[in-house]
Amino acid sequence: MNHQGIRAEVLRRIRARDWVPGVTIPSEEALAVEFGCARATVNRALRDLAGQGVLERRRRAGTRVALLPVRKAVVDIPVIRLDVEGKGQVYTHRLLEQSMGVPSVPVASRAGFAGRMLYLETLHLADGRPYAFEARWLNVGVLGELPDFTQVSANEWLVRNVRYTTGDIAFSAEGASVREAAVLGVAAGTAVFVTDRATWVEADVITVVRLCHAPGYRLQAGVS
Amino acid sequence: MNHQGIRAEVLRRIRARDWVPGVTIPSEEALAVEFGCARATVNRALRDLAGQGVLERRRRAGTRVALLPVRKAVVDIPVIRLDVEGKGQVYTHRLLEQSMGVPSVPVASRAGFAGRMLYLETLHLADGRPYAFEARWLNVGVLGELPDFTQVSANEWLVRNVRYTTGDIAFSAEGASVREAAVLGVAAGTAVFVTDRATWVEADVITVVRLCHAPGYRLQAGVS
DNA sequence: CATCTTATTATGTGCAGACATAATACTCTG
DNA sequence: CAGAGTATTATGTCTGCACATAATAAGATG
Repeated sequence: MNHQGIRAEVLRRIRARDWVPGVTIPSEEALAVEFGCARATVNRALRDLAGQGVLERRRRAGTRVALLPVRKAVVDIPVIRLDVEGKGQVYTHRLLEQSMGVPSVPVASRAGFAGRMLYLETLHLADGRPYAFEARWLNVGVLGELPDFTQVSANEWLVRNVRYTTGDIAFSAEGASVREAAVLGVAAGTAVFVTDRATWVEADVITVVRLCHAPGYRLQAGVS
Repeated sequence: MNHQGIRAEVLRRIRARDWVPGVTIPSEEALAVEFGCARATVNRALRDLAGQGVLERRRRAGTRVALLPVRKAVVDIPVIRLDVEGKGQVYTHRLLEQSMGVPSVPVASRAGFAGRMLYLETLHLADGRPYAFEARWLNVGVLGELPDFTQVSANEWLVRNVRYTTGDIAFSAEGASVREAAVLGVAAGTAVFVTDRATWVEADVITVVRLCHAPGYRLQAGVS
């Protein structure tokens, strides 16, 4: 049996409740004998399953079926243009504001950077109707030459031109501010889905974005 | 060099733009020579990175740095009790309603099931204050003996007692309905973060849940 | 020149064996 | 009996080798 087969068989036994959550399953060596393969092959299968959160492994203690299987959802971070075009709508965007300034305290603390940054406000439209309102702070110090953001979406330019980044992202529900409501064409206080995102290269903040989606937006994800 | 070291070094070179997106990196064999280790070790490191979406590998064609790094965020699906306890607060819950009935059309269509189901309404509390309001439909036909849900949280009972499941999940922002607002102790129409979740075993729906979080809730995720 | 066939090559996967490491179980000692 | 030290054990990882497989390149043929 190969490692995929072993993975499938182990999963089957867990699903069939031959092995219930919490119990220790046989050692790699025992399974290798049972499946007629090398321990390395069993190891790979079990390691994969542990990576998925289905098993928990500890040296000497053995391998157990996870008690609370860590259920993770993987969400593709939306690239708005692809999002819109994926629904068969026409994507456009309008740059509403572009200026230099010092971000507010909450933004600066999130960025870990208190200097002057480039501020952009962009409205993303689907078939001409407001789709999302983007407020973005850019750390021009580390970005060098910038393009004309009336032509190019900041997000896509960054994805294509900035080296690999780390970041974090948070989702929340908020009542639309007066400005956001006006731009999106809804009443102030309407529930809007907000994506807050910060991006770094090494220790330097690149950009802090607040994306305010028009009502009706849903973030879909698959559960492993 | 071990596989973690190799992974780190490859990542470093990508970040340092020694290897830019799109280019083919040296073969496993060449890297094994360079790093003074076995090909299997390089293989594992590169396979891991490919799994993360940093590299793209094809037989014979070689290994390339991913052109548009698939940016995915992984969110751990919240288990409310752990969520609350993780913040150092005391978790409790109250069962508000338990009845049999036929779900509404949208719920039934999402479930792909139109028969009678068990309906539960639960309020989750953190330090005695409303934390989230849960409305859940359960397919009793496939679940067999059920516990006393005044004692046990439905979610945790399911996690522990139902075999492994597949499902999907969606997040949105909505204005609180009158009922939701009353239960959560906020004004109707207040923006609330809503998690919609459906779970199946094989082809049978197990449960459909709508979780309505009190204002201020944030869903955090890390970006790979 | 187009097309079919045949190498070539990089990755995918497997095996047996070895040693490292962490966690537990056991034993000795005061 | 408590605490320190030691043995055991299951997983973690690496090596060197082998063969499988997919994709491409090169060559043969009409």
